[in-house]
Amino acid sequence: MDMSKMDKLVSLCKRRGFIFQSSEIYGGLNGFWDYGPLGVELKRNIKEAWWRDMVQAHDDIGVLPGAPSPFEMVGLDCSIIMHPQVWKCSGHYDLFHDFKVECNESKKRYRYDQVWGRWVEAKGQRIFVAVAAPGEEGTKETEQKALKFFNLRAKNVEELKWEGDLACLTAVKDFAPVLGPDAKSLGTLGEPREFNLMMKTIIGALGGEEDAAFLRPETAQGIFCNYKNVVDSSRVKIPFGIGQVGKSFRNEITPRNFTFRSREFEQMEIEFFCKPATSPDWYKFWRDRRYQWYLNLGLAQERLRLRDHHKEELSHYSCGTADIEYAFPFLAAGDFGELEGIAHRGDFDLRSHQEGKLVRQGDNLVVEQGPDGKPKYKGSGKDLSYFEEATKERFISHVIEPSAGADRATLAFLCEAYCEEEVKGDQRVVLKLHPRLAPYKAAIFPLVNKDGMPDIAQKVYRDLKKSFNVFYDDSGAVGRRYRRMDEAGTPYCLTIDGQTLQDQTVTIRDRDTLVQERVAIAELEAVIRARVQG
RNA sequence: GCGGGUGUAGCUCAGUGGUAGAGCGUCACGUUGCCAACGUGAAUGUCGUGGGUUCAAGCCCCAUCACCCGCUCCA
Repeated sequence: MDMSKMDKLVSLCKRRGFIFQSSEIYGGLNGFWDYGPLGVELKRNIKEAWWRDMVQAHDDIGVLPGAPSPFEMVGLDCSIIMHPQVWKCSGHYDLFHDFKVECNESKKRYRYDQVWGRWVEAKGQRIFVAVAAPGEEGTKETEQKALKFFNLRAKNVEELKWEGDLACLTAVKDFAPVLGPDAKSLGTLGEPREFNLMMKTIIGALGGEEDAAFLRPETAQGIFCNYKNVVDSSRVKIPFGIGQVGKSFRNEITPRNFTFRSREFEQMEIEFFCKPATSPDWYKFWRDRRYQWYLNLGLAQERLRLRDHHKEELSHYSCGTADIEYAFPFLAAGDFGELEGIAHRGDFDLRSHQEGKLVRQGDNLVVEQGPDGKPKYKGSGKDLSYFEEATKERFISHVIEPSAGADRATLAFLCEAYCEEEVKGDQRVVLKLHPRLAPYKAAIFPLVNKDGMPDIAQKVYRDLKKSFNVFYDDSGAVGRRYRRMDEAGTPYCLTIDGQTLQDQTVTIRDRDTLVQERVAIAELEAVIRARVQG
């Protein structure tokens, strides 16, 4: 058998009920996945670990290691569909709503409004030389490309008869005389086509195109839009963070790699609000803290990477971004896939929702203007600044955004946990999930179905079920039951045997070491609790 | 989006135009004394979907969907 680790994991996910393809009985749907009985428990445990560690159990009195000061954390759960203006001010509308042209020679795809060029005539032929760069650089490029196309030497540059300055491709009606940015022949650019990276929907039973709205492509904007509500209602003081777990939707161009790039996915996002002067320190704090979170839950250091973005890679508003990346088995050796991005977003988001969509102008962010000189996308006009009593300062908070993918985390934990080993000459497949994440915390078996063992086992099962998700199994030989639980990632198996009848103890078998110990039934709950939390 | 590959039982796969198969798993009964034990029996298929060729299609042809690999894309 020559299956890759990833193929085997996908097969196990299906076989044991972790992950199924969406709408499978109808042939499946590209980019959508369902979580089965075990998968839903795993994913819930991941989301709950995040919510507990980041929000509920957060110590807002002490100073966390590496943190500049104490801070508060609260939660939020926003609607998936928001006012369309939200996405215009956030920048998603422009970025996600492109017309693109494709070149059938170079197979490259360009944004329609970001291809530039000039009309030129030489040797009796008039063509439009297109380039992907604007301004002076683009102008220079058109000259070089034109010389090459007409097979002219640099000294014959005056044979090129240019018409006007660099113009956008959107002004060209017929693409037949267009020389694509990476093409050698004319007319290779296809019709401009609309790419909707945000999912569109219609509000209202009688809604038409003017009632179009979008399914959110990220949960973050719901937090920014409720920033003032939270400040006014919850008595939080800066610095504080707002956490949210929820679904988001993007029309990924190429959904691939199992659940890694899904069109419907779940995010675990924090927007952390702080004073501008302290924001670089908070950024570092969150970066390191989030990285450590994955390590603590079992991802191996050699497969987990914290990568700072290069300056060129940064969004126009960001003063720093780092990705937490995992070496997924479906990637080439040495490649990593993003689990979470931690971005220093400055005051871009709150100011955009206050003043209108911002663009960078030199070192500053200014409101982007439309052709009429008015803001291209109007903000809410609401004052989103913060007044700090202690210092009597008024400022717009800076934002640090740790944004994690719940489905990607689930996939990473599954990949990390999948393990094939030999036990006494036999192969076994085991998911070495962290006990906190495991779907079942323990399984309860009567060693054999006689001598009253099932009765005791069932009582143990019912008692433990009040505290943990546990599983009862009395079918077949006990060895088979152990192996079944190995594949489900169950960390502990409790077996009621002959000795139990005498001294009220059971064996507890460790999934990873296979070591068995005897524990009194009365102490089981405490023992399991200690091991699951540790 | 382009090129290549794949699609048959829950899983992994065999099946080169003529009766739909195997291993594993699942279920039942019996057995059971700690790591995929054994015996007996059972269930399970629109052969991804739609169309075509043919006396006859899982197999050939066309289309389509999904998955995998490589490019491309990834705010």
